[in-house]
Amino acid sequence: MNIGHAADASGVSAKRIRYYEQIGLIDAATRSGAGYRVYNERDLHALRFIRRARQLGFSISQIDTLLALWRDRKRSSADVKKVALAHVDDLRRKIDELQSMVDTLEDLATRCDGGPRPDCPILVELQGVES
Amino acid sequence: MNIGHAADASGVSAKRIRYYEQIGLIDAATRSGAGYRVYNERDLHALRFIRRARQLGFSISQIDTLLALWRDRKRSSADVKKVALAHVDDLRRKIDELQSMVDTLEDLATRCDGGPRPDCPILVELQGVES
DNA sequence: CTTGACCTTCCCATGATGGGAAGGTATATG
DNA sequence: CATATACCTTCCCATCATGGGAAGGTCAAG
Repeated sequence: MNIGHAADASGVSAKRIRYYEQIGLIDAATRSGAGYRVYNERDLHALRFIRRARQLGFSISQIDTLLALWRDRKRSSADVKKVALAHVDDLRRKIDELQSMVDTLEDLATRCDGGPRPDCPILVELQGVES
Repeated sequence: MNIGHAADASGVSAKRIRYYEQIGLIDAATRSGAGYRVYNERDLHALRFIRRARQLGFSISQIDTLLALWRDRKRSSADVKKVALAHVDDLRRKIDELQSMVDTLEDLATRCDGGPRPDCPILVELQGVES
């Protein structure tokens, strides 16, 4: 199976597949006589795994860890859970940060009449209270 | 006032100040005889404005727009509000995306016992249901 | 005059991609 | 067999906003 077919079958673009190989997230594919990368079902499994982990927001290096655990029959589920919960913490922190931006902006926007006149509490806030 | 002083006074690092100048977000600073950038209070106002806007998550190009509105005495508050609300929409979309990752991961983690055995619904989910 | 704290420009790196050029290959059709 | 076109390869550049650091110039104090 060529890279284009593997891309279609896995949902991971050919560009990404080459990138993942380059950074060592996946093993270098075997090559055909002409130098084309060749993939098998096992490779597809890994690519789909990566795609789904990316969809859940894991970083490449977290996925590297998860792939190693996935392949390790002697893993403990505790290790997997730890990675996942650390990621959940990151996500929550990010959400809180974004939410507080939203809260501030919503408040300011509510107090901005949105009419043709220039006065706007949003700009006042950004300008800061410089006496 | 040299760039280091301006950085301290505005809360924007010297590196960032140079970057903002380079990309045209702020005007090129006047230079001293030796070629040092020189800043005044007006420049500090703009830098603080930028810092606060960044803290609210606005992109550089949105800030460019906001700065132009800020300086335009004939602006309408509607234009400012529009930029802010568009950004709020972006933030909300991002939050929803992250929240759905959290929801999925929390559910999986709850169902993972976190003990020494390898079985883990998190990995099962990532692996996908390939019969 | 030297020291140290500034400043300058320039290049490189981040993370995870996408775009695209230049050139080789595989396959189907005329 | 020639050609078209649909692949593939590597390589370089761009994103976004920022930090790090090198090499070298400047300024103030001792």
